[in-house]
Amino acid sequence: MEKEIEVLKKHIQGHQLKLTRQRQVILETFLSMPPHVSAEELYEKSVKKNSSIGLATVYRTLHLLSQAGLTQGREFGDGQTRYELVYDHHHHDHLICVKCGKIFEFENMDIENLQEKVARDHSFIIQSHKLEIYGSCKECQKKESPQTRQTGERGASR
Amino acid sequence: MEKEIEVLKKHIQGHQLKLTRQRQVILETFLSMPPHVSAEELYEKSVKKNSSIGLATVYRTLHLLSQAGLTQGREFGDGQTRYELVYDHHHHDHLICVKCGKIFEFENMDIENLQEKVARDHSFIIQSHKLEIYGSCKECQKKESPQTRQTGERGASR
DNA sequence: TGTTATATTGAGAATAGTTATCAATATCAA
DNA sequence: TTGATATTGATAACTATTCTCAATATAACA
Repeated sequence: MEKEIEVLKKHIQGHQLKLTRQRQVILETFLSMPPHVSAEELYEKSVKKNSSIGLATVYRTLHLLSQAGLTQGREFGDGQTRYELVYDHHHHDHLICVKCGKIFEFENMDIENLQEKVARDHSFIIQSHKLEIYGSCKECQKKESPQTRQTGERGASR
Repeated sequence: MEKEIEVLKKHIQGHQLKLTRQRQVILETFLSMPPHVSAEELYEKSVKKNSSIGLATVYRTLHLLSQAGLTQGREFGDGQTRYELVYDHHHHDHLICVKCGKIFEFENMDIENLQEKVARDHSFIIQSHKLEIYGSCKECQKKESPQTRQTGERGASR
């Protein structure tokens, strides 16, 4: 996974920025972690590799990575922003388990196309979108109530 | 729009709560405002009707109204929660203009059905969902750049 | 109608996640 | 090596929201 570091270097060169030890450690750490980490989680793991890393720098670096087109922040209902790698990744949406917090990704072009149609019908030009489905995942269904039956959609979120 | 007040009264009766002047004023004010108001906006307008209303009470009342099934809070990227009436309303999703902040509602059963399918494919039981499309509305397109051409989807949000 | 238990209130303190401030320091081009 | 300046860590500040708590309003009951 050297590509991402190259992308960062290129961005830094083009914007009179500097490649610091902290930025390298934070990006490296980010790439070694599961997707959808919070700034706090990334900070804790980064500090272990290099004790002189501050939380503020983690936030600053995450912004930098976003500007470089490497990452993207998203908020899933729990109040904190989670970051994911977007460089070289397809666009996708998320299924979020409200019991265990696990996040599953999915891609569905039919839904994307219908969104385009909705936008067209409203003369709206899409810049981005966000689709999140909240519910319980397979494991949590088994765990919490073995007799639960499939119930389906029950209205909007929150 | 007396129905909503009846719903609130019924909820209050069933939960050993009390119908206070503040709760009535806040609900009444809420119903008189456009959809998707923030707690702050509702507070400012409510204070004008009855100067002895605190911000905390507005938040508390909004929670109460949610529990009574009247309202629902949603977060659209700008950091603050906005509340909308859900009683007697169909489920709908939102188009949000990133230029002027206006929010448009839409309903699309085809998208809902595809979401069900995605969930089934992941053995996931849906509890709720949230679909938001960010972009620029018709008016802002005209206003900001008369020559802009329709460009379509450009990846995920934030 | 007066009494009383208790749900509710307003004001402000507290909280959580994130951003801003600022003097000290690291980076990198010359 | 030097020097201009981008970056840093620590922490204060900020924002939206929730909590705390003594004072007060409500509503059941006498």
